[in-house]
Amino acid sequence: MNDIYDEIMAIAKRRGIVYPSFDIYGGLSGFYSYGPIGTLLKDNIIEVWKKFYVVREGCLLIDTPNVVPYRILKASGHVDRFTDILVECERCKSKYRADKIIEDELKIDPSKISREEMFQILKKNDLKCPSCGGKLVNPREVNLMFRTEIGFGDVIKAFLRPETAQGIFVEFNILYNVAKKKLPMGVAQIGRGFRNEISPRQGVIRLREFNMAEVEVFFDPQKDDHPFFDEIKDEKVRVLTRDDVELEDTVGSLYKRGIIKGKLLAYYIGLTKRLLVTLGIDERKLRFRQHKVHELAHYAKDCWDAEIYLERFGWTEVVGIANRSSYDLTAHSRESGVELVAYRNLERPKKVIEKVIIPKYNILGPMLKDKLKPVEKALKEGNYEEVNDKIVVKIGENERVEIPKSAVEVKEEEKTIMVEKFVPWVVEPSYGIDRILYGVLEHSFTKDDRGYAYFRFKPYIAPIKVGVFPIVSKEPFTSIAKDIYLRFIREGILAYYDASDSIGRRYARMDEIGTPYCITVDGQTLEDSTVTVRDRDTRKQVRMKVDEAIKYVKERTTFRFY
RNA sequence: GCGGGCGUGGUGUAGCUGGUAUCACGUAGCCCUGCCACGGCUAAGACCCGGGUUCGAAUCCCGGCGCCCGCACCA
Repeated sequence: MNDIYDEIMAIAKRRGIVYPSFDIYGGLSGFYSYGPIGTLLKDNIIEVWKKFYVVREGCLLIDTPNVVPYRILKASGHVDRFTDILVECERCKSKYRADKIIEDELKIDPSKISREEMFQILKKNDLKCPSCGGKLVNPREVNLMFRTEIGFGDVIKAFLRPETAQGIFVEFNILYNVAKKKLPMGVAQIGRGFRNEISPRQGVIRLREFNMAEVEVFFDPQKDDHPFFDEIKDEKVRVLTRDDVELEDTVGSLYKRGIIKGKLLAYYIGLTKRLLVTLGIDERKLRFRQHKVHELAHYAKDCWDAEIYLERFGWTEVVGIANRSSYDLTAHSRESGVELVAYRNLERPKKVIEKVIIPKYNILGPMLKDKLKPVEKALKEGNYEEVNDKIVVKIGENERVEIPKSAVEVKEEEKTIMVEKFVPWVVEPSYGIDRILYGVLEHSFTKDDRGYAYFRFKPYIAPIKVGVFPIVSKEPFTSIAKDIYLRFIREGILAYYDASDSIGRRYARMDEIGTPYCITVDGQTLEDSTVTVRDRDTRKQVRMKVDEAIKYVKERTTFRFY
């Protein structure tokens, strides 16, 4: 196959953008490295992402471990969700997912049975291969997470994280506190995720180790809103609904029409569109696809993928924006025994009369001895009955203890309740950085009228901001050019000094890696200290003073909103 | 993981009816060059890995790895 992907990857390797890892050992599919230019590009993409989510949205940016103990991923459902049982046909060697076979052949809902039961079912029922009718044998687990272990001897089972999100959920209480207990609260994390894909064959699109940028927006499901909603609501997007209807509308209108099921969801779809376009994704090759009902994870209310069109891979998911409801917090709360909740103010404060029974310890202590503790607890929890002048306290299953009323102080307090607890819901925009980076490469890949290829990166994304050349490699041009180069460095702008080959070749080399500007020192520089500033896309030059040229480049290569 | 095809400098290729490798672009150095991959000279750089057959393997055979297509898997 010879397409734009090959062409881009050839340049990517030659110029140090991205290429297969472990090359001298023959390579290993699913692993790619970023070279010096690609790493700069990736960092610049992440910088813009941070401008959107950390600076603009005010998300709390955190960084949690890649290695995650078993319990956490068990609680989150990943241990089960990422473990498939495969069965194999004895005759034709086809592989099937056991749960799919059980569902199709026996009409049993596989989500309702355990793994052991599934093995039992496979043993008992003489299931046949759907394609050739052969016997299905050798059921075994396929786990898509990378296993590892922590420590020596009594090791703790662990995995490399399949997503960064779980690191956020388990720290909810700390973060909620840091955020002064205010919702909505966005928490962002940028990092690597790992998936032991069976056979990744889509180059840089399906990686076993990949970069992601995720946000978990915790919110009160009764207040599904965003303070900047009005600013985003007119963002127009192309969508493909779960009923396969293609249409174009603003996110505000899609929300009103009930197509996007949630205001926050609509907001982040709009924001994602703006971000992807800002990064250099072609708006005409971008759409948002709603997950079909059967495609939704059982905890998700609604889920939309941002998909970009790529020549080789077709419509490709680059961002997933899901409403995960309260699933994860509830799961981690159950497993850890730690309450993960937020508080909301009641609209009308409730007045309640609360009866509190305070034990008189000087009487109850000697009377109950070691039973004081359980009695105290039961009184607090209301597990008692008042019978005449006695209190019957229920401790444990059947055990009851009678104590005289005189041994306690009964207080009736009127309380005004202002807040109530709830488990926050989560909207999760999750970005695949590597896929976005490739999308930026492909969508900014351009051939000029002479057939020369280059990347039309947005100036703030470009790895190198400016090339600085002497018109010929001779004094005093070289010294002046080197001086200008150093002035850029001092400004913190990545510049590239080049005096080799012809001036045309140098422009071409800079074009190829998407450098937006080139400054050339020529004969006229000696007379009036002006230089030419060349624009990559138009190849037009403007002449200006050196000071202005530096300012000109700096202004245009620094990211700014709007 | 199964079936089919493929694997030659950084890239694209020729050679593949056994005798250490063609060409172009690119890269490095020098000369030339006062604005868009100019030209000249020079240099470096490859047979995916392992085993077998053979006096001799890029070439033939086997295995591995990788890539591509289909199935499966994944989202």
